[in-house]
Amino acid sequence: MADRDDIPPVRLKLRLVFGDRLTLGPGKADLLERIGALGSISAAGRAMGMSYRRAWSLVEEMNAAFGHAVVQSTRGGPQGGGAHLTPEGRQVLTLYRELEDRTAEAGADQIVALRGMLGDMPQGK
Amino acid sequence: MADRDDIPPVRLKLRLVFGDRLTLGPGKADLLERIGALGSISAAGRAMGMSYRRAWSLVEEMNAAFGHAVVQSTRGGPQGGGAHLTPEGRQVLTLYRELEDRTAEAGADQIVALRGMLGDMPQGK
DNA sequence: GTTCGTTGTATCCTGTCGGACATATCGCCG
DNA sequence: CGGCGATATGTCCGACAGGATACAACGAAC
Repeated sequence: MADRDDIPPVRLKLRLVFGDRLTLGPGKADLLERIGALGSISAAGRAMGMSYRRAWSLVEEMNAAFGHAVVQSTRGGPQGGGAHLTPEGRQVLTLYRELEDRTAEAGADQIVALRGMLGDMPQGK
Repeated sequence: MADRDDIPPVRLKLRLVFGDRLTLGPGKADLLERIGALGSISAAGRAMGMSYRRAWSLVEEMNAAFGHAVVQSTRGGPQGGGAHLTPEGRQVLTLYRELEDRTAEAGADQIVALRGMLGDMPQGK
């Protein structure tokens, strides 16, 4: 009674494309979230199995695109430095999560319908 | 009153991930639409600037994932062959478009808010 | 049975993304 | 003042998705 279709393997991923300025998807959102929680770009990257190089470049991209930086970082200091979300950064993350929630809800019917059209596999996994 | 922010360069792309069975995003949806309109995989691919190889592989992927084929193709014949959407294919396309419409509507507030947070560029492009 | 345009499939090639690695810099703290 | 840990940034390289190309099979029309 554990693994029925309680958790159908369906996920809706969103990707906002702001012209050629920026693309914002699950990757950057998760990164923001982890930076906020861990206080460090490198720690956030490690937690996501992502190289620091890449994590930093994503942050750079976002900071460049938004009016104000979403992540503020400091070098040196007690733990060698760190990074934290600015109010704008928290706002971006909040809006993205809200967007995920609302779209998932609004499209639930279609998602279920599409899922139902998938072929029945003996071992669906 | 023509080009204000009437058409802000913001687009919400959706990507449905059905576990490891299939991922369905704008590419496959557009491809389905063009196959339905043009009656040919190669013509649809050309219209999208996509190689036949790729177009065909996407169709193959979808046909394998759904219970019934979404695209049915024939070789030889009057025009050498062709392809058309099955009822299932039309249904998949319809559901995906509905999903796009509903999510865009449901997330309009967040999208506008995020767009408003972008930096003001002299040439926003 | 020749022609024709498409499907179906293999083989090769290349552009690109991101990881790995190498440094430099910074600023507390012992 | 030297070490530490994190940011900041450049260079090199391998993996791989997808384009280019080539070719066989097909089936109706003529």
